[in-house]
Amino acid sequence: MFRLKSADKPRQSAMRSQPVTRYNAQVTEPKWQEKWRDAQVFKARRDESRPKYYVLEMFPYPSGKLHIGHVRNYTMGDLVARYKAAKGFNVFHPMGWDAFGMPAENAAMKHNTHPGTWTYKNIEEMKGQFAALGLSLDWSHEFATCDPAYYGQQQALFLDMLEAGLAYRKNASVNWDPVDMTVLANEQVIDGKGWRSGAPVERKELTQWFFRISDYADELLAALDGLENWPDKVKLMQANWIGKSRGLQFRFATRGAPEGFEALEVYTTRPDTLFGASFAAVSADHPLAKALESDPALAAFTAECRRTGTSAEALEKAEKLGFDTGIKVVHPFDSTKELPVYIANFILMDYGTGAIFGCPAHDQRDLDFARKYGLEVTAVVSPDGKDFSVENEAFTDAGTLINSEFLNGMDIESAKAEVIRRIEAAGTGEGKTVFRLRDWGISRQRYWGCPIPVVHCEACGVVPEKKENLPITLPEDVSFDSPGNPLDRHPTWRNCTCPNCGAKALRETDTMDTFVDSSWYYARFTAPEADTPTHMADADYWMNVDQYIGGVEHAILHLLYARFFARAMVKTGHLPEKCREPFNALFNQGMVCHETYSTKDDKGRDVWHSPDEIVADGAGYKLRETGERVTVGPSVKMSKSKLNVIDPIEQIEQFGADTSRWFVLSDSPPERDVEWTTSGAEAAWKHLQRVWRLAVEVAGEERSGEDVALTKAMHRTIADVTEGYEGFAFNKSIAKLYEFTAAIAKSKGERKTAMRTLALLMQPITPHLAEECWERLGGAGLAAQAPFPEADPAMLVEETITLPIQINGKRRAEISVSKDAPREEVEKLALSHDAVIRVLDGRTPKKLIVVPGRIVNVVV
RNA sequence: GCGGGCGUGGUGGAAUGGUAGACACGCCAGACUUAAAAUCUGUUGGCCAAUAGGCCGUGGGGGUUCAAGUCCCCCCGCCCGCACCA
Repeated sequence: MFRLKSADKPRQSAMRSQPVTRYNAQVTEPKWQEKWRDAQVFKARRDESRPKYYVLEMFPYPSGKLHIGHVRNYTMGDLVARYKAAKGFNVFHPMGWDAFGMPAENAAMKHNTHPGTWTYKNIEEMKGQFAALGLSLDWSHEFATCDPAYYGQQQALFLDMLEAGLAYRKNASVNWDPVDMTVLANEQVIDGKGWRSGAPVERKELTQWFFRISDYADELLAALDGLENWPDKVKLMQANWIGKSRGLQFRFATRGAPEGFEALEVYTTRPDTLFGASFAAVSADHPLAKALESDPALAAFTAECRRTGTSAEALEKAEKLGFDTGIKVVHPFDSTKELPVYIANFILMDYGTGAIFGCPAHDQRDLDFARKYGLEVTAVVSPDGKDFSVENEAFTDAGTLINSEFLNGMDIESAKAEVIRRIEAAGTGEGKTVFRLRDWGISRQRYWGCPIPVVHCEACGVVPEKKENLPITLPEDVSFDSPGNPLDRHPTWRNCTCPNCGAKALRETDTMDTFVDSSWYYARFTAPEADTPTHMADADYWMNVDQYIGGVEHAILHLLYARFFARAMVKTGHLPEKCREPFNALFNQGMVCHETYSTKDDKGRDVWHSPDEIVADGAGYKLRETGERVTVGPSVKMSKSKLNVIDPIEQIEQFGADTSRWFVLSDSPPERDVEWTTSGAEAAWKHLQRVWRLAVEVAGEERSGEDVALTKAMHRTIADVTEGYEGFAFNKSIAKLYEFTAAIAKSKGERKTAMRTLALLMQPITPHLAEECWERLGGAGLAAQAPFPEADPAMLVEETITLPIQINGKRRAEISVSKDAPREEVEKLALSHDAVIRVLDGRTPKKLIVVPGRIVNVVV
């Protein structure tokens, strides 16, 4: 699920050699990692005496290389985990691998290896890279989704869902490469052509497995309201995706249609515009379109439509095309009015009935279509109720019905209700709630996925495999030398006996969508060894996930599927009822970006260069090898194609993990994209060095006498840093830590308390440095196990505050007042200020606004 | 195309509708040094001005408000998702 592109080498840096007197991360970091490991500091144990806290970052796809985006994601999760542990929670912070998927098959084809070999090798490499980051992970719950122990339980879940009526088979379209004779993922369709063969892609119908997520459409929508700690934008996107709409489904009587098509059933969300209808249209996949394919021109048109890929984006971006079938439908309220029926390439067979009526005046897509084919455009909703017409822009706002007989003068909602009432009375249709959300197709015609545990028997049909035969494991001896599903062409794997009648039968060769794997891993983490999908007592103790962290690119699909799966697991008895919504809080972090470097080749095309090919000179950047000038492009998401990637492992080897951790959290707010700059990383390194020098200095000094200002600053810092940690404003916490470091450096008083506090405040971000400072300052035990500092509220109160004075909304002066000065005193002080007197010039202010503790505004 | 988001100095960014630019990078100046690096100190949105101070300024245009980066409308640009990439 969570694949990030692999990274490349960084620019070289002046920071490379470090004198021995400096903080040496290369020695220190492994030392503390070993101590944490030996003391099993991060091992989660059920403990009823403390509140539990389950922190989860979206688990990675094992591409083989840690990406800087991973560093950001997992550092944020680690901060939360360490902070909550310091606050006294029993923290659970597991990690695993989203290990099925296409990249492993592609690697298998390219390097002639087995996908499993490639995947497990990558996992080993990435685990080492994770270790270098010093994350507070409990590896004792680790699994990969390609482990038979995991996917076998997934098969058990599938069987339970099948029994519960949540899984079924139906026909659906796939992208078909007619040259390679294989199914293509949308990603493998480039400009309508297969990525390897280059052949124009066709749509092909296959019988496939589906999960009935649509059964839960209403509930998944309604329950969004209860997700208080989810970002609003994610909830909004999910709500729009589910797309509940109230509309009218009704039957047009047809003229000239083939037998069996005496009526054409359409769905509309705008029944009020029925009198503005000027055509009807059906999808190229609609049964009517198929029934008419004896007409060669029509067949050519539908074939052309099917050459568009299956993605909604491809369909909707394609030029709107229609084919007049010659068939007419009769207007339900005016039998003298007949509308032409088109086949159109922008109608989705999956939404509504796959057929619509077009009202061009009030739908932009219909209008474009009508203008193209010279169809009538009659406005039936007018902004002011007066006569109205549209040119090239459809009118979609509220208004009053016109040109609509018995609807004239009504508003849109009344008109909708009236049309539905009359159609229902006539018995030709009914009001209907429709969801945009479709059932979840999980069949994949691929090898590297979880086999769907069913058997095809000639006598018994589709038969579920027996649970005692699980896991149905993937065969090892497979070849990837030709396209298509290796399970299909395996000589023996398909052969089995029917669980029902015992006759010879064939296994299903489809595997499951990898989104299935990632829809319940969070529940499996609570008991990865269980011989059922979950262990109820463990799930009951650890669930729900208290804080889930991952990229916003998963805002819809993964999170919606996981919400559905949790419900399915409750229904099938694998999770307690409280887990219907499995993620109590969600945070989406931004991407890591880098500026891009390009030159032009002899044909004028862009050639991209990685940061380590580039050197700076006075005039800008040039290529290290040739000295050719490079064009510096904007900072965009790091990607292989633009080569603007930084290898976090080289960064860690050079500066240490703490520096990378500090840097990815500083500067940018976590939800926003961050730009990786070498200078920024060096600045982080310099600051950590400064903290270390200060710690050494403070540890060695014998001072007495409290510095009250420093004590106050310490409590202020504790409060501010805590607020930042709690509210995912880590960049602000870091700004406060910078300030506090400077305050300690300047203080002439006793500084050990402040310095120890600084170490503990930094521990969630820079755990290794914190341990080293903590130890040197005489802290007891491990910093990772020390309680988080608490601010004394009494120390946070400021006696006097500075109030800005605005004149007509512009700041002109400021006054100092005691924190609870009465309004009258503030007004008097403000009006007696020189700047105010000067501007007033003897006049009385029109208005005087005092916002206590914030501002004074004098309106002249 | 549809859905969602973002846009603030040279740069990353800060700012419950209430002092725009916290903190950091960079630049400049100074200290230390034979010198450099490192370190420390200071300045740093633009324009005018000796100073005081003034004017302008949060992608563009309009609006609401005593007060708008923040709320509303229109436009521009960029990013994410669109159901078989993970």
